[in-house]
Amino acid sequence: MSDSNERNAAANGAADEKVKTNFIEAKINKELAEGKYNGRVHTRFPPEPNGYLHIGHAKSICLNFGLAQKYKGKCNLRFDDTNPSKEETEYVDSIRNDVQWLGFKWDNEFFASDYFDQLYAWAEKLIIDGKAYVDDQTAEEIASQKGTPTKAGEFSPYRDRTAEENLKLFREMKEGAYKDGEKVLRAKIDMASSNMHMRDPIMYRIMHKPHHRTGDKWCIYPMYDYAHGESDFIEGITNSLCTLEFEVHRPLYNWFLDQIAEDGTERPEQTEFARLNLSYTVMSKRKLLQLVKENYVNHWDDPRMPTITGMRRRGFTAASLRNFAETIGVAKRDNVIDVALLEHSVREDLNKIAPRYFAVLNPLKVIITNYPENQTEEMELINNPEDETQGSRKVPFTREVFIEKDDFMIDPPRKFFRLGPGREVRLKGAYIVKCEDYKINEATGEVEEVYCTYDPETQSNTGQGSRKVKGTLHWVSCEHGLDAEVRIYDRLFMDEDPDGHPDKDFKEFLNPDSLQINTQAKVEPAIQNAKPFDHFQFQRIGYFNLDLDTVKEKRLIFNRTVPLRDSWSKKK
RNA sequence: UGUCCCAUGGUGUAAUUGGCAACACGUCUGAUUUUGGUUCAGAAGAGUUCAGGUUCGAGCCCUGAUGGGACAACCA
Repeated sequence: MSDSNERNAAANGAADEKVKTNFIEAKINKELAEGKYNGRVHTRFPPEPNGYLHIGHAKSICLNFGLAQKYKGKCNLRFDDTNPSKEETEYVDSIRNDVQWLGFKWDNEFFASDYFDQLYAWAEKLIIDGKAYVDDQTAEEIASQKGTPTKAGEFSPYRDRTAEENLKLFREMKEGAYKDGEKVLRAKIDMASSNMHMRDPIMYRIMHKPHHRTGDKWCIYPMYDYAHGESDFIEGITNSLCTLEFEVHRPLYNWFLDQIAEDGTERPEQTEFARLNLSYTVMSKRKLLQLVKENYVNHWDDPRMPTITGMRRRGFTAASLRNFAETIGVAKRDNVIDVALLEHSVREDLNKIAPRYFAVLNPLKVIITNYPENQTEEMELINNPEDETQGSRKVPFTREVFIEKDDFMIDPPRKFFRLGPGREVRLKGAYIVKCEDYKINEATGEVEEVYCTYDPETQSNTGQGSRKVKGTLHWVSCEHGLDAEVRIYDRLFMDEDPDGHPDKDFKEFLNPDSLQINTQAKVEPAIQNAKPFDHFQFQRIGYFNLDLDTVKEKRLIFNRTVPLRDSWSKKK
């Protein structure tokens, strides 16, 4: 390599801000260098429309679409709809929404069912070539002949049917001459293969079920292994990315391509990566469906769900999810990602974009005894110290305000920077107040009211700042505050790995306190005009968004997306 | 008692054709702060599962072991 090339490489590296290349990018770089695929990169995201997408799919979406962007290639959205018994249009719509919301545009939208005719034609070709046969046995019989990973399988008694007979039977299957399960089409490969998937896998099964797109045109449907690679081939996919459990399917993927792709034709290559596992949650569609169906959560978009729609409702941003995907990277080793990383990526985004508001979750009344009754001052508060363009707002201040119960202690420890008898704090954006007295509710024994005096010289807006106090509290005017419901979410499961216990059902680990509803919260009036999904930071508490139910129920309902980092409560 | 895949701080991911193990999260200090947030400065934490081999030199290559995972649906 010449000096100038070295310099260029170094310069390019610097321009890329040392973005790490994962093993898939390394593979693509190599392909590009070799001139493979004529420099094309074409990926696809191929969900089966049988459920809602979750954060694990988000990883795959970001990977596939991200690669297409990075290499100026293309990415298709393809619905892998080869099993009409599980698939529904509702899911197709939700998948489109989720991908779009994440911020990606697909170059083409396809369905595996678009290729049913072609797939059928190729199946006939395989029959004619003596590479496929119709088997009349039951599922049980076929299974029992399959052998085990350590023991070879046996031949089906129907394995040696002539091409003519197979063709005739296969056509009859297609025409509906047989009932479900009476016959299947099998690829004729190797019953002794050490790879179970190569032991004459089933290509077509009979299903007299209407399909969400092809209606009742078909009563035979191709299996995943047959349909997937051929679909990739039809679409000109270069890199077919999937998760690790498909690793053993790859030889079969390639075998089917061998049957239809002429020598020298460019064909897709399957590459597997490790799926995402998140601590304290489950990720399989089956289990998520169970949580929905058995009402452990409200729906797929329940804010506690790891679904994309649930996380959106919870208040996660698309940018934070994309960022998260970037951060966790992609590799081949099994992983469990700490939810703290996910929380970090939302906070990072929300800190920059979310306007600040005052909200008191557990109100305690403070009466400022030397402040005029019936007086209201409009205090000017900065909306977002991280973003000047968000400007400021007016917050009404009155003689009686609510503060957080946690912010007052009768007998506070040394490092408690909040309110207590004889102590001073600043009410943020307003005045410094001093606690003179408090009243205890005789029935409950709890502090009911706190009496303070304020120092008129310390008004924030007039720029008087000579005096400093250690603590600053948020507050809401009793007179002007709005009632709100706040939904506080905690992890759905109490165990780090709910499905890591073979002897126990994952539902045993459900967290009974994953949702706490607070109906006594008070929020400042400026939040009145917020719209569902708007993000906020309730100062000193956390990030919240306005829930969808606000519209339906005509009252303010907030979701806690994630609490603020809190180095105080940790020390206690 | 088969085949295939994987193995780097607590977690996740890096480390160009072998060349002093890096980054992020988390943790802990300190500073700043009208958010116990943010920001800033710093620290601790792995010698790359183990044992051999090749090499001047191995996290990268080879051999073997150990540990973990995948595979026997007419699911995808």
